[in-house]
Amino acid sequence: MLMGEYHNSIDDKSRLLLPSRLRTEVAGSTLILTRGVDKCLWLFPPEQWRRISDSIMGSSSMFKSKTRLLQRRIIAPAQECEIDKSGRISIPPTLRESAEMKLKGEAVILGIDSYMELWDIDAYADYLQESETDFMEAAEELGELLSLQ
Amino acid sequence: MLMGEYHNSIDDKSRLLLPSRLRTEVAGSTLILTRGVDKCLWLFPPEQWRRISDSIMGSSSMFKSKTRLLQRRIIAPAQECEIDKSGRISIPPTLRESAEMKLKGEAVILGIDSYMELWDIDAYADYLQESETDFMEAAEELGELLSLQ
DNA sequence: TGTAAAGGTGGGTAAAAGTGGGAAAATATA
DNA sequence: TATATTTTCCCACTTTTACCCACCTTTACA
Repeated sequence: MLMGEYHNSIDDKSRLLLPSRLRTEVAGSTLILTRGVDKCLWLFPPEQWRRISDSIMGSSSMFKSKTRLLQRRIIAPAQECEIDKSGRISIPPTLRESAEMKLKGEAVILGIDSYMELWDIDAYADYLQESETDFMEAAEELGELLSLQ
Repeated sequence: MLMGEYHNSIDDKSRLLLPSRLRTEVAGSTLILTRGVDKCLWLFPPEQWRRISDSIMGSSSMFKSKTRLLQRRIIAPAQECEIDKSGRISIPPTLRESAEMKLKGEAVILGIDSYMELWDIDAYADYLQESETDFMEAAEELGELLSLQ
C-alpha cells in the first residue's frame, strides 16, 4: 500500500526521485504519468492505470462532450515513464508545466493507496489553504460516520 | 486505555520518546503516524488506523473532491513507525514540519482513549487559548445533555 | 539511605537513500 | 552531412536513516 507525503526537488534535467518507501511498493519499473484532477500529476502502476482508463473509456462515447473532456484531460496526456537506476523518473516538460512544477523546484509526492500524486510545493500549500473549510466539513462528516459504527 | 498529558523533547535526530505509561497500553511496537485535524499529529495503533482509513477509502472515489481532500490530508501523510529499543519513535521531517514541531523542541503528547496526539508545545498553548470560548460552549452543551439523562 | 531496576538521553557507525554531474547516445537543427 | 541540443545512462559523492550501545537519572524497595 502506497503511503506517505514526501518533499523532493526536481533537478535541472526535470528528474524527480521517488522516495524508496514508495518504490518498494510498486512492482516493476514502469509507471504511467498523467494530469490529475486539481493542479497535480497522477502516477499509476500499469494495472491501476488500466482500471482508470477502462472506466473512463468504458462509459464513453466520443460524441458526448463530458467524455471528450475526460479523455482530453486524463487519457490523452498520459505518458509511460521508467524508473532509472537511481530511482528517479524524468517528467516530460509539458506535463511538468501543467502542474506548475518548476525545474529545480520542490515537489510534494503523495502515496494514496494504489497511486501517487505529484504537486508543486507552493501549489499544494495553496490548495490546502483554499480547501481548509471544506476539509473541516469533510472531517466533521467523517466523525459522524465513525461514531455510528 | 491511553491517557495522560506529557511533555517530552524531540532530539536532534527527530526522535521522540513515548512515555512508558502510554507504551504499556499499546500492543506491539508498530504505530501509524499521520497528520491530525488541527495543527497536530495523530498516532494510532494499527487496528484503530484501519477503522479510520477504511471508512475514508471505503466510500471513496478519486473523482470526488471531498474524498481527495480526506485522502490528501489524512491517508497520504500516514507512515508506519516502529518504537525503538529505548521506546522512541522517529518522526519523518515532512510530518514534523506540518505540525510545526522543531528539532530539539518541546512536544506535548496526549493519550486520548484509543490514540495519541503530538503537538508542538507553543502551538498547543496557542490552540488552547484560541479555542477557549468554543470550549466553554462545548462544556455548556455537554452539561445540558447530561442533565437530561 | 543504599542499591537495583526501570526509564530516559545521547551519540557512534554502517548501510541506505538521495544528489549532482559527466559522458555517451539519440534527436533535432542548420 | 556537420553541428547543436536534448535525453539517457552511469558513477561518485553527500546526506540521512536505522540500529545499537553506553551512560545518566529517576523510581521502587529493602
